[in-house]
Amino acid sequence: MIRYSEVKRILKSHNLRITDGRIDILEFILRANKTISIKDLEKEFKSLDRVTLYRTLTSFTENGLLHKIPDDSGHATYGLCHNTCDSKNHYHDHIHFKCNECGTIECLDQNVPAFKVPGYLVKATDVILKGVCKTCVIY
Amino acid sequence: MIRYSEVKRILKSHNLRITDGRIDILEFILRANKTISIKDLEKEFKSLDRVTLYRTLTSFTENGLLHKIPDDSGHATYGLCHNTCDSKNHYHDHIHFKCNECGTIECLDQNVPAFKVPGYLVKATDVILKGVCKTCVIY
DNA sequence: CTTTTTATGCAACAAATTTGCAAATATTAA
DNA sequence: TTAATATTTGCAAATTTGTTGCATAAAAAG
Repeated sequence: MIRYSEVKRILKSHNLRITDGRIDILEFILRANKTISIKDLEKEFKSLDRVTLYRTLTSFTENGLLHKIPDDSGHATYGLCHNTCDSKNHYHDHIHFKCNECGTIECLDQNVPAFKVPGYLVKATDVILKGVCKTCVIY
Repeated sequence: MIRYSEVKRILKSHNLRITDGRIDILEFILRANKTISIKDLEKEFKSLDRVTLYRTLTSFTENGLLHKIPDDSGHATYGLCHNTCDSKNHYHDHIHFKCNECGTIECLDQNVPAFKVPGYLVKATDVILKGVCKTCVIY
């Protein structure tokens, strides 16, 4: 169970102003336990303006609460950062899985390996696996 | 130097009809030697309709000439496939690098490693490194 | 060179995202 | 606790991105 005080604490610790909308949105994200898109939020929060949802995702991302997951579908998807992120340091060191069947994008526990490219400065790594997820796979 | 006959041969070998537009576009992509976006094409080919550019990217991708690279910017980016791709078999087994300075996305020679996730069926893997590219990096 | 197939341009549409601005709300400082 | 300041929200409107239908033009096949 996620408590109101905990949600507030998380917002505060990321230097985000505490508003009713943000509390509800963050609680929803925490509870969802999967990556979310603007569509998910629009479906869930009919009372909040679309623009506000976009801006919330942006500020959450800027302040290290969420990370944007690259996708070739043209729909931005966001996942929760691990506790270590803030506006200065943005690690999202886990890999992602996109299911071709249900479309869900999950954050997996597996960490990304280190890549070294001579002459390049690597600051972040995104790994997106595609295929059939645990829920959709048929043996 | 890329010759007209070579460009035609490549189109033909991917079962793509040869048109003036496609020759110009493919030549541009081959010459660019980096990944391209619809924006790049719009800038370069003012005489071609936007819809045609979209459709060209789609058919090039469907026929294994290009691959779509996931990106979190909301702008689809495409890279040349290695010679081995066709409409049936689509391998793009190399990793990508996106430069935070110049925005360019490059295909690197390095191959993606194999990821195994218990319970999941992995069919494709995308790796996008982010940082500062060879051209922009300052020592 | 005629037929068949496919690509192109145009107009219109649809979806996704951004911007400016005034009003409302949250935080800070007194 | 209140007044001043800073930020967020909602609304309307614009922009950007991508798609669809259809007539015409062009390419490939016979």
